[in-house]
Amino acid sequence: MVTASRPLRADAARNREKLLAAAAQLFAERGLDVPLEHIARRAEVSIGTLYKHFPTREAFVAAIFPERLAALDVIGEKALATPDPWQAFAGYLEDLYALQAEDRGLNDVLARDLPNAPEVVSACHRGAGHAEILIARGVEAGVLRPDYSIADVATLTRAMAQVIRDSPSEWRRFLSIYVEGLRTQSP
Amino acid sequence: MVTASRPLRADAARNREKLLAAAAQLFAERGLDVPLEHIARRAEVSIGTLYKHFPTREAFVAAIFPERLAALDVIGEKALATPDPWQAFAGYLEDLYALQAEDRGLNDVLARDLPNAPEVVSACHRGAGHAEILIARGVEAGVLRPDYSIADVATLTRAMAQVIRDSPSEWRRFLSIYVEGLRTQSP
DNA sequence: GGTTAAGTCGAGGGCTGCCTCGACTTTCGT
DNA sequence: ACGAAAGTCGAGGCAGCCCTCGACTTAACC
Repeated sequence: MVTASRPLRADAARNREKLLAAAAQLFAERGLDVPLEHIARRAEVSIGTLYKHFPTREAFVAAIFPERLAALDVIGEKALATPDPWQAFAGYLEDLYALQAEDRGLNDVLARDLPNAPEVVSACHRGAGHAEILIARGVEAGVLRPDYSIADVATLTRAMAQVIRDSPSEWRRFLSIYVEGLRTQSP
Repeated sequence: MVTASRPLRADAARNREKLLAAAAQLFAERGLDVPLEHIARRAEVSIGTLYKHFPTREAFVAAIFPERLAALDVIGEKALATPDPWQAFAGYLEDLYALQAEDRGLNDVLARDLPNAPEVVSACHRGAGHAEILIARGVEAGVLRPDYSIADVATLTRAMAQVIRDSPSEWRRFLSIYVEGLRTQSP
């Protein structure tokens, strides 16, 4: 049962795009909690119009982040294609947090449990799937501590989100210290 | 020039104590950002009276936390008295975060830069002094990575604050993974 | 017990952010 | 070029939190 909504009127389509652009920009700059009024202002659209197009903050998230989360798949594929299991896992983490560091909104999405939009959830699940394989490969190769699990990555992700917020220039160093601790043997 | 304020009236002293107790409790339960109105309510005192005794949130922090921060000195002394440099440093971190995990307010105080009260600041400085000695000893003994510094502890503290907030049952595990990574040689 | 400084109270004003709704304006098919 | 449907607008109500101030109450000292 597809609810075939008729096409948007020209001005409506224009406003929708302006809102999306403004939201994407502000989420990236200031995080998910930016006031909706600021988004409306930057889009040069009234608050009423904003609510017409996106009745909730979640609606913005659902419209903006699935595309951005595709990057997760890319770095997942890249890691899976890396032959050395240690390099694959460590590189995955590095790429993941580099992504988070570039976009405060994405940082928030991945760190909190909030995002309910099904497309966001499924993208996260795919990411977790990649991570699980990488962990399994690392453990099997004896290069990762055997009790390491996806839950540890989740915890790390929240910790990294905080480090990225507080001191954007320090996260690589922090990660490298953490990561060294995962190795059961030296290179 | 000591501004010898005359003693408080009996009812005022009583209210002051009720406010302190309420604030201590709510800070510990809900963190530093608890609404001042809630503190007044729990103390069974009007909001006006609250402001009379503690004109700012900082005033509460200054009244409550110096005592609590004394615990920092205790664990610092304990660590300095530990002969094995590795054990001393690792134990210090463990004790420090155990403290944070017990008190959301303390967790906030140590993680944010906020607290301006001189007594709070100096307690933090003393703590940092202890940590610096412990790091130096660890590095000298070749048991800590030689580039480790107090700034890394600061970053770790913010990260741990987040982990403690999100998943109070996971912080020990997270810390142990991080900590293992500091060792330059196996036990 | 009367005086008075000290203390208490809470309504209310300010601010920020969320969200709604009815009056107005624009598009678009005919 | 007209009318209906679609869209836009923004004032304003609501809520949470901050903080103040003037009217009232009370402890403390004589």
